[in-house]
Amino acid sequence: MRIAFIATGDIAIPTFRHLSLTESKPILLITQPDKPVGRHQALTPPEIKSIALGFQIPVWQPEKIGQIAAELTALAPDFIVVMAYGQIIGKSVRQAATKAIINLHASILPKYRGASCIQSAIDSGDSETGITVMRVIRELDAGDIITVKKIPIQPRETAGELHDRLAEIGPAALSEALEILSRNPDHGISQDPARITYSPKLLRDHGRLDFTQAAESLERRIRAYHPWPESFTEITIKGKSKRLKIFPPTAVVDQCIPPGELLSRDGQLLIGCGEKSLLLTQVQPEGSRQMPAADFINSLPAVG
RNA sequence: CGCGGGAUGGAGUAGUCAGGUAACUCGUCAGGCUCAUAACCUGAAGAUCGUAGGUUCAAAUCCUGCUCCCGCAA
Repeated sequence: MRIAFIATGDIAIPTFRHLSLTESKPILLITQPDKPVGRHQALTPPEIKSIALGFQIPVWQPEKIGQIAAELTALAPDFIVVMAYGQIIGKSVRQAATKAIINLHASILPKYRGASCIQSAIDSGDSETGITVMRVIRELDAGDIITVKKIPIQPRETAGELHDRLAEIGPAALSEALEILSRNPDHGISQDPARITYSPKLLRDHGRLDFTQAAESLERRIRAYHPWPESFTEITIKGKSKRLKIFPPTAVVDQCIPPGELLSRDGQLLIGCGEKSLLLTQVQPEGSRQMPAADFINSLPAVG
């Protein structure tokens, strides 16, 4: 089976690696170009690229996926597998697969189409999520469903932890989908239009917490936005407004504090919410490194 | 050279602008109090103030180079 793999995000790594160890080892990886990243804008390749090179798999990094449509078509892959690539797949590429082009998406479609599907599942308080394998069509994440693999969401799980667990079930989801398609090439279940929801790409500023919300919601939000984009609030130190990042875990406590107001009591750091309060365990003032809440409290009298 | 914050006993910070005795909260250790304690009281140890150089009678503090950490932006 000739498979071309199109992926950028780390969530695709276990699936790609697994496939590379089978007789269906991908004939090609298409991934995003190396991009400047971090404070010093160092040009960084996607990690999946180095894995491909380790398996002696050719890597293409077009600026726009459409640029390599002709070359890809010439390779005549049976299947094209897309996972966390980061670009819309145009028609010319979709038609390059002789059998099917499929996408692994980290939600139970049609819930959470879009980029921040893992965050949305935690933020919404869902009890389960999964990997959906569906056909790639013009509309994003909208194709017919081949198969779904579900896993429960743990009560205190962060998006980072859930991301890694979802990545681990990718290989099984893909194997199952490929098996189904080999038996029945036309298999596919259309998505229920009534249950479609979207989870748009997150920006860093989305991490600003709204403390008029209930503590339960904020606790989920903080887990959902870790490790990216992280949650924060504004505090005033020496007359200057600074960000205070808030990291999981946090805990809901039954205490009434004005929304957004910090309170230290018995060495514990609490912040008021619209309903109940949150106990913070890890914070990071702007300019400092991440620290236990107790350390932050220790600096407060001096900051006063 | 994208913008900005930072480096001070084991931790987090104040002190830097107006150079002159090392401060605060916590931790550690010892003793005390207590039926008891993570509580309270008393005491102690622990810092050549990131690094290299410069100015000065005198530098955590002023000047210059360097290293490292972090927030924003991308």
